Amino acid sequence: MRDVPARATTPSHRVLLRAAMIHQLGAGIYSYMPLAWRSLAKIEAIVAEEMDRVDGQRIGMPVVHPADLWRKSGRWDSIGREMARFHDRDGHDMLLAVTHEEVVTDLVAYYVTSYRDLPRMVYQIQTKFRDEPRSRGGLIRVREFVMKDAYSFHPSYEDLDGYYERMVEAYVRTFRRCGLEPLVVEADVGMMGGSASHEFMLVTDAGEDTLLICDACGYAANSDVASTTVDPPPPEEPAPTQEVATPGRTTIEGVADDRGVPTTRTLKAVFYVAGEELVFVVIRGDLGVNEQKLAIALQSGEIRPASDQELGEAGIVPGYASPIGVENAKIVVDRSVPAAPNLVAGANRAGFHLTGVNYGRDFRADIEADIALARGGDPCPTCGAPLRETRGIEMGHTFKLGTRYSETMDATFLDSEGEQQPVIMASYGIGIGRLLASAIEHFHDDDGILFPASISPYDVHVVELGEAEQVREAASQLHVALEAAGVEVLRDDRNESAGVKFKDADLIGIPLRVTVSPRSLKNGGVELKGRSSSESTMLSLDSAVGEIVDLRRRLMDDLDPERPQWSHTAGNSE
RNA sequence: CGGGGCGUGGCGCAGUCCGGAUAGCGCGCGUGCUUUGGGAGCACGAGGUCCCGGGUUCAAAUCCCGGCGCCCCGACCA
Repeated sequence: MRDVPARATTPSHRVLLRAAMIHQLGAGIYSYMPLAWRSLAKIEAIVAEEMDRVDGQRIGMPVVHPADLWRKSGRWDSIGREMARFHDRDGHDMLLAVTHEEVVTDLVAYYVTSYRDLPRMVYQIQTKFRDEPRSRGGLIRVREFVMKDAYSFHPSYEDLDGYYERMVEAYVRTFRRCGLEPLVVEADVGMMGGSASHEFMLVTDAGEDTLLICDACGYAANSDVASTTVDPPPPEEPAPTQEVATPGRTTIEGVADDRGVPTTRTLKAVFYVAGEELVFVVIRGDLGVNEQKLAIALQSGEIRPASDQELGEAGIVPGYASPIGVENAKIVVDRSVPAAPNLVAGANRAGFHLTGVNYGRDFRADIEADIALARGGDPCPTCGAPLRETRGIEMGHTFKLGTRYSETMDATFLDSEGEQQPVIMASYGIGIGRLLASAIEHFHDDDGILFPASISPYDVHVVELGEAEQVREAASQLHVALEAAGVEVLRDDRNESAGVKFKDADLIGIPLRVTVSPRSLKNGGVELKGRSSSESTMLSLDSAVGEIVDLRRRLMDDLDPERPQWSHTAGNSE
């Protein structure tokens, strides 16, 4: 395909369309065409091997679930409209699986009764449907997708922690075998719940997540949850609170300017609604609110900015809001505030502010938490060096779930003391199609894909030029011999010009290309060229199979996850 | 969910503002001939509910109303 829709904006999307690897059926819904299907199958095989290496057992779970199961865990209500719901013929509530914690916990509740049954890990590679508000970027973000999801079950937190480390290693190996070096970052637990979570990111500008990385100490986090060190201002004796006129000064900069203090000595008030409740967020004036962290602090799935009308009804004066004497709202205070003395805050009276406001003496928080937004350049929370901001695609995500599901769904076992305990859980996901898109995002040039050998749809692309009988015969013999040697061959015997065939070969991006033509035969055999090199070498017909088998093995060896090439860096961006 | 845009042979687009003639261009497709090492040439040809429904009008791809679909930015999210 030469013309590609202008709407395809990311490189992987464009090339997937041009090479006819995917075909869109609807928003975020794609068919996988033969080349993509073969590549996906190789990715799945790698993933499955790595899961088996960490003692996983492959299973298959349903895509359609009864709602009752999800009512037990509470997620029938807590998950929003990204979960597709419908009724079966008898009117029962049903859903399309967005993930499988409920189903797998139900299995464990049935089969696991003793500590002797633990630990255990099961996984599947299977379709999920998440009705995203917006799909984008071809296979990078879709609504229907194939995911490898794994679930582990443990008798203790120590056991969970040890296994989780093994799984993180297995994930790193998996991505390396696909040619990609993942950056492991701290992440939001999101709708899964649980205590800890890591994302495996491909660092690329095409990514839709923002990451903050410390090059000095290796701290790395999704901006959703990233922390930053907030230096407290020098201590001062608390001064008495005083009301001052500040007409027209409704912004932090305006107030700081008016009072002649830095913005670090002001209080910023921001308002949200969580559920039905008004939330009064108090943070130092120079900092921004991370809504993700705020939602986590509030343990609320849905928060939104409050409207002026809602503020008015609560007796709050926008621009001059004060945390002092607030009664109709939950007060959330960022941890930057208690350390800062004698701040300038609103007086809750239009045109007036208060000076000498001190946390603890003048007002108190209902919740105190880290809710500050970390940005590029902010100091690293562990070592203080400036954080670097970059973008990434989330290829995988792991969660320490703890007992969030086993307790709600009654998955218990008897420990060695005969005591009944909830099973301790973790879950681990890899988006198969997204991994393919990530690989293409990383391995492409202007002409097309440069597939890593491990996930290429075929090993060798045999291009025959012209209609000559000797050419056809030589290509045919080579094809048969290669397949007999275990090499997967894509053979181009179309009646197209050489230019078309070469361009298509570059587009598809199989790592090795063999040209059979009258010219090559006259020169003694066939021509071998790597997709990523500009030179070709002549091979005699007799030696071709052996050479190709060797070369392919070397390409595969380059993708060995134990190779030292990987050790030097996290996040090799383009 | 807020903002913006698009919907015309298989694909990519023009035409729409300002209603009117046979709806046009490139690619692709078919046939024939010539070509054959980096997206070939000539000739002939096939292929259209102009997204759907309603309205205005002598007349609608074009104007109006409603709907559907898709894309982009943001919000959100693995």
